[in-house]
Amino acid sequence: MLKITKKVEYALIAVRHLQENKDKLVPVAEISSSYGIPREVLAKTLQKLASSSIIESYKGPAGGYKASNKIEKTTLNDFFEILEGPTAIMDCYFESGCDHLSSCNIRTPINKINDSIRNLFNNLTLADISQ
Amino acid sequence: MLKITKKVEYALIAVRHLQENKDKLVPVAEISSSYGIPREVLAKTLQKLASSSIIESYKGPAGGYKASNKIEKTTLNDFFEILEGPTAIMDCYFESGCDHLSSCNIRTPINKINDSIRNLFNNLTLADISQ
DNA sequence: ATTATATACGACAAAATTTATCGTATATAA
DNA sequence: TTATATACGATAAATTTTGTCGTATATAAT
Repeated sequence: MLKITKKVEYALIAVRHLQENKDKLVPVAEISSSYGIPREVLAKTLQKLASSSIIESYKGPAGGYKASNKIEKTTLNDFFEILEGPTAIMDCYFESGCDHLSSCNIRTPINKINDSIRNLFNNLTLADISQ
Repeated sequence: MLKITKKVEYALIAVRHLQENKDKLVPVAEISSSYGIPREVLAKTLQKLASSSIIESYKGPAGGYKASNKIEKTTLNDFFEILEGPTAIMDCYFESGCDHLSSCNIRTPINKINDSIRNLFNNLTLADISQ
């Protein structure tokens, strides 16, 4: 439990790679083969980052991705939410109501834990964790 | 991602129920039926908590579980680790080495995130999140 | 214009993990 | 001796994650 997904892992690897190669456009294939990541999975992941302008995409031959200048200031919470949706340790935190449990006696604890985690991730940027 | 499991959810519910019923021994069936939790799943979860003396178990008729006095001071990290093993957002944090990725450029970020989360959970007790 | 290379994106399949069930053993109060 | 409760391993079902496939679109180079 509380594991990050491969999507996030791949995104972190890609972002770091882009930051280390700011001088050029990096195609998906380069990252994919360098780190042994399935190409299509990585491609879709980068598309999400691109549509949130964390990175920039360029089509065509000699195209690829490059880090945007927004990237350093992006919080972990934003980064995770771009890739995975709302940060919540339980689905009921964002969805309608309790699934099937007839009475819920853990609303307060769940909210406290969730708020703590969101607060943590909102105060850590990609730059913070890179050093 | 970063979801808690049903096991942890059920354990939290059970712990709160035990704390609200400190005057008696509570059998699994009572908690199971009160909150619509599958009996066997809950039973195993409580067995784990009992073997770590977070709660106490009594066999036989009129037996059941009760909260121990350790419970208030138990940190979230201990609680989660009793149920799910080491707190780690990626398996490689505790296991041997990187699975299959030929070169790893995210060791620092992963460690920073992990340490932050462990630190958070080590500084929050079950009592803290109940209020 | 044509071709080769790259991103964009939806549908689906495979794999892994989580969740639930089943069967049996053990302890103990009545 | 019986009924009730915890203990625990094996296995099945369900869900989620991960990976694959096919097709469309943009664009630089020839």
